[in-house]
Amino acid sequence: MSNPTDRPGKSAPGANTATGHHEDLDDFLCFAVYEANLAFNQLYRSLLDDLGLTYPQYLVMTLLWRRDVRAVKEIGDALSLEYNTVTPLIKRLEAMDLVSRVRDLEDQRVVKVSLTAGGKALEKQARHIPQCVADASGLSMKAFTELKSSLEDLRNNLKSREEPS
Amino acid sequence: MSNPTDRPGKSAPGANTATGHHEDLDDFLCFAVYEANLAFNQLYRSLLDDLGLTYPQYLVMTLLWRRDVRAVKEIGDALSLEYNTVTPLIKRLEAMDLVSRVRDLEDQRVVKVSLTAGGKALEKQARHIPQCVADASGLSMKAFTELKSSLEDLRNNLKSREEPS
DNA sequence: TCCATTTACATCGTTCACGATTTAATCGTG
DNA sequence: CACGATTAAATCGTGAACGATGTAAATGGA
Repeated sequence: MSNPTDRPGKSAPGANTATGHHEDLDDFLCFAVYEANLAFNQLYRSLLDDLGLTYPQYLVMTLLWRRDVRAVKEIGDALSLEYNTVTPLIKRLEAMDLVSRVRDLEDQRVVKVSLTAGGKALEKQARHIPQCVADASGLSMKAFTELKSSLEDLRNNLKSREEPS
Repeated sequence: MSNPTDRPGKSAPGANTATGHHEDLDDFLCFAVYEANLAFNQLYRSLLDDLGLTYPQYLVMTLLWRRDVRAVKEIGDALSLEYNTVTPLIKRLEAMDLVSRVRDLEDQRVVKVSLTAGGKALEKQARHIPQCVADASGLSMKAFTELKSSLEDLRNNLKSREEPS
């Protein structure tokens, strides 16, 4: 039978299924997501070059610009990342003098991350970026909203199968 | 004004804009893509664990299962990846005895990648995966098609801004 | 023919993502 | 109070992604 696709249902007649070739991965939904993510990464890379930030670093800075002083766990939860990813990431931001890390006196297990003066100052230089990305996405307001909502549904469906605990 | 979002247009009243808080990144389209990609990675990780493959390795194997014997460049093009990503990836597949790499006699610059017996045999064990992913995505046929198409549009728009050459 | 350019592939260094494991602080229950 | 369980954070090793750079083979003019 061979149903090499993320497509739900049986072997429905997709675009390039008609040819019977299937040489590429265009029929994978996961691949469309993967490609869109790569494209975003590449776009952000060029936009963030001036700031000296990577894309995940920019996401962390954006969180802090919106609300300063967060525990490492909070940041990890917001980005769906583990400590083993977030800790080195934040240490690099610290090495760039954009954030500082201080142990919480209330709970000595917690490390609070907060913006330095330099980190706060960087926000102004980053203000233009969201609009650039929005323009580059080339989507109508309607398409934008629907796409984002579909992706969130998809993500929730995928996540719900993870830890049924 | 601060328009920290991937959203097109001006400051339209989004879901959590109403509160004025904006503490998270839910308003970023890029973030929805990033999260969906993470979720796919995590799902595939558990599905591919038995096969001993990573997600990108699985994509390469899928390409070869569909049409064997491809140049490294072909594989990179199909995955939108550069040599510096694909070469080590394929070398790891070679180390697992799933593929072999042979220099093309016609054009000595080209390295042809082809399946070993073990690589071919692995296909049977991978047959069930697409259906598992399709089920986990929990999308209707209609939603699936629309989402994939929107993502492809998005990707094309994002890519077109890259190298205007 | 000669040599600059292009093409295919590879190496190195950095960052991100994550599984496995570790340490230290706090919590909960007896 | 004691002590096992949980929680916050970190470390280590591996794989993926990519910028910068390098090498050898093929190509294309002058």
